[in-house]
Amino acid sequence: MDEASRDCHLLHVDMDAFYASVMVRERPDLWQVPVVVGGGQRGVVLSANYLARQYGVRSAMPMTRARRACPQAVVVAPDFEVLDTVSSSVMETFRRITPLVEVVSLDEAFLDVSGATRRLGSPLEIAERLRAVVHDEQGVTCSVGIAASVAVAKLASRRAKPDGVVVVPPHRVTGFLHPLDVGELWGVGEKTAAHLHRLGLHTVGDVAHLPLRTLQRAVGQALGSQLHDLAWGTDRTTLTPRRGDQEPDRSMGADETFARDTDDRETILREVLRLSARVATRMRQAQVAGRTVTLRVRFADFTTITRSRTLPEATDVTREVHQVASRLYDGLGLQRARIRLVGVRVEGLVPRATVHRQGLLGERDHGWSDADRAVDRATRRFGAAAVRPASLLG
DNA sequence: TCTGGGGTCCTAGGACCC
DNA sequence: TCTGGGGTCCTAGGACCC
Repeated sequence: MDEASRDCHLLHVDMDAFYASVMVRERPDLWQVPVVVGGGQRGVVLSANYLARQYGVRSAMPMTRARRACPQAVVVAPDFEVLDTVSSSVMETFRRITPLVEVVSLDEAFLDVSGATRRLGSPLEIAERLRAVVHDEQGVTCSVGIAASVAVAKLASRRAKPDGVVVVPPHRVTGFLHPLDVGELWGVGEKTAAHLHRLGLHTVGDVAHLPLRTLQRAVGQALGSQLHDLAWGTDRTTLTPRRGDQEPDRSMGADETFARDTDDRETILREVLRLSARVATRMRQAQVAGRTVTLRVRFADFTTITRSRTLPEATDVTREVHQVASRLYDGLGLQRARIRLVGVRVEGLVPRATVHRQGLLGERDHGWSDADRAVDRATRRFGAAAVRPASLLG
C-alpha cells in the first residue's frame, strides 16, 4: 500500500437509487421500465431508477412534475418493511468488514476500514469486494467514495455513481474539491447556493479563497466556518459508529398534508388530535417526555408558521399535548385561511424516568396518563384501529 | 394537481438574572 | 439620572439533510 492510501481509509457507501432498485427487484416485470417511487397525489418523488432519471425525474420532485416529465413511468409506493429488511442486511454486510460503521440512513453509511486492511487488502480492494457482496446477496448496486475524511468520501461517492468507486487521496483533495459547484457541499442547499452564486462564488475553490470573515458575514458564523473547512478538505468531522436509531431523539413530531386544502376548523382540529395522539404514543413507546409543544401550519400558498409553548414539566400525555396544540391553533385566530398541512412536534425530550412531577399532576391528570397506558396496551393487543378518541370515530 | 414526512441545527430578539 | 456585559431560556423562522 502506498503512502497516500494509508491515510485514506474512510468509505462512504451510497446505494444506487435505493428505493427504486429494491422495488424493481421485487417486481421483475419492471426491469427496463422507468420507475418512480413515491406516493399520494400531493407527494414527491422518493427515488427514481436511472431510466426515469433520463427523462429528468429527480428525488424530491413533485409527483405531478415527474408524471409530466415521464408519463410512461410506473409509479410504485415504497414498501418500508422490505426497504428496512434490505437495508439491515446491507448494514450487516458492512459490519462483517468492520465494526466501525456509521449508518446515516436506510441507504447510506460510512465505514472506517483502517483496521481491516491487513485482513482484507487496500481500501479500494475492500470497496470492490463489498460492492460485489452487496450485489450478489441483495441484487442491488452501490457506489463508494474513499478518502481520509468523511466529507470528501461523501463527495467522492457521488462522483462514483452509479455502480462505481472513486478514491481521493490526500494530495488530490483540493484538486478534486475546487472545481465542484458550491451546491455540492454539505450544508449548501438551494437557497445558500443561490446566495453564493449572487456573490460571484460558483465553485468550491471560489469559496475556499474567500477570507473566512467575509464568508461568515455572507452566510452566518457557523455555516461560514463549516464551508471554509469543507472547501479546504480540513473538516474534522469524525465517524461515530452507530446504527440508524441509536441516538436518543431530541424531538418527535408528526405532520400531515391534507388531500385538499381546508379552512374547516373541525377538520383541522380533528387532525391535530390525531397527530397529538400519534406523537404521544411514540413518546411513550420510547419512554421519553418533552416540555415544548410546537404546532406547525402551512397555508395554501406554502408559507409556514409555527407556534410553540413550553410547559413547566415534561409530558407524554396525549391529552396534554393535544390541549396545548389546539390552544396554539386557536391562538392563531384564523378566519378563512386555507390550510395545506398541520403538524405537532414535542421538543426537549428527556428520559421519562427523569421526570418527577411533584404535585403538578393532579388526580385527574394522573387519570389521563393511566388512560393513555390502557390505550397503549389495547392497541398492542388489538391494533391501532381498536382504540381511538371518540372524536375520531365515524 | 407544483412542492412529503421525519428530523437537526442556526440565528435573532426579548426576557430575565447575576 | 443615563444605561455594562454575560449567560440562559423561550419563541419564531429558516435552511438543510435523507
